[in-house]
Amino acid sequence: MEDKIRTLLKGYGLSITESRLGVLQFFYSNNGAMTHADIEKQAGNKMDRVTIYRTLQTFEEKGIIHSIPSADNMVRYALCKEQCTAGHHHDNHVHFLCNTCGKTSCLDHVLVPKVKLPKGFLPSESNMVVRGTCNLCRA
Amino acid sequence: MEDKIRTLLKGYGLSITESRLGVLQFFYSNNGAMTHADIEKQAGNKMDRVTIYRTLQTFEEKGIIHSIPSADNMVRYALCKEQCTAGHHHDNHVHFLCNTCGKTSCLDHVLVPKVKLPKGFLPSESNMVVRGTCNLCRA
DNA sequence: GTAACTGCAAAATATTTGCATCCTT
DNA sequence: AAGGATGCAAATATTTTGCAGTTAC
Repeated sequence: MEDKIRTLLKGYGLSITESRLGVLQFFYSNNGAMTHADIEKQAGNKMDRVTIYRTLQTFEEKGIIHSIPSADNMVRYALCKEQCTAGHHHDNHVHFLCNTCGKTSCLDHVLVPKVKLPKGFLPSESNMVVRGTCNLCRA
Repeated sequence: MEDKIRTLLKGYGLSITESRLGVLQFFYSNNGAMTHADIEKQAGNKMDRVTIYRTLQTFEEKGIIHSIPSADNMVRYALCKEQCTAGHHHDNHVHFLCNTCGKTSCLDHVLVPKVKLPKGFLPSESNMVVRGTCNLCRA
């Protein structure tokens, strides 16, 4: 696992550091979206708040993670699954935000549908967030 | 115009105050989505920052405005066009965020399409934001 | 007159920046 | 060794809360 992460970082031209390994670990083991606060909590006092900000920013710029729009004011991040390159994200999947457990999941296999826009509007990318009850909370 | 707004407020059981009239004026004349900062700027120093927070919160609770999730993580608000009631929003339309002018528009006639979710996921509401270039900026 | 709304002050949170130090390559 | 990354301190920015004074009805 750690090897996989190291390779990933190298592939993006980033140096391998404690913090970056740590944050990526969280993303891989959590398998969902996380806020800055989630990461901070999970890191305990091992990681400086500022470092987390900078790490997330770097990861997003490089295309390792993407931010998920939400109506509740909290920025969430999740791993990019497809070929995201610096500055160009292709996370063309739907996100699901559970009203019960609060977790956000990437529905990797549900693509954001194209919509017909009014005359004159030129789309470049779309985002879709569905709220409701997730598979685990319905059980 | 002001009469229309007064009637609206009354209809929602809210008392008619300077601030509320003002904020609604902005929404009606702007015909787009606005952030808290937009409103504050537009109000100059006429309106207290805190009052704006509370006004927006009240309006959202009552179903007069709805918040729009966005990928750049700034909460935007726009008028509800359909029959939104307290706690129950039905702004089932797509939002368009222009990368050039930064304005967010409600595409009232473009409905958010239904998507087929994985087994176990129960949707309650959906949001969709398309980014790109708006009709005005393409001219 | 009463309940609701506002403004001010201040607390609580969240985010950004500068810089000296440490780590990766 | 050199450039990049981190940690700390502090500057900014954002949001929330309490309360006294004011306003709408």
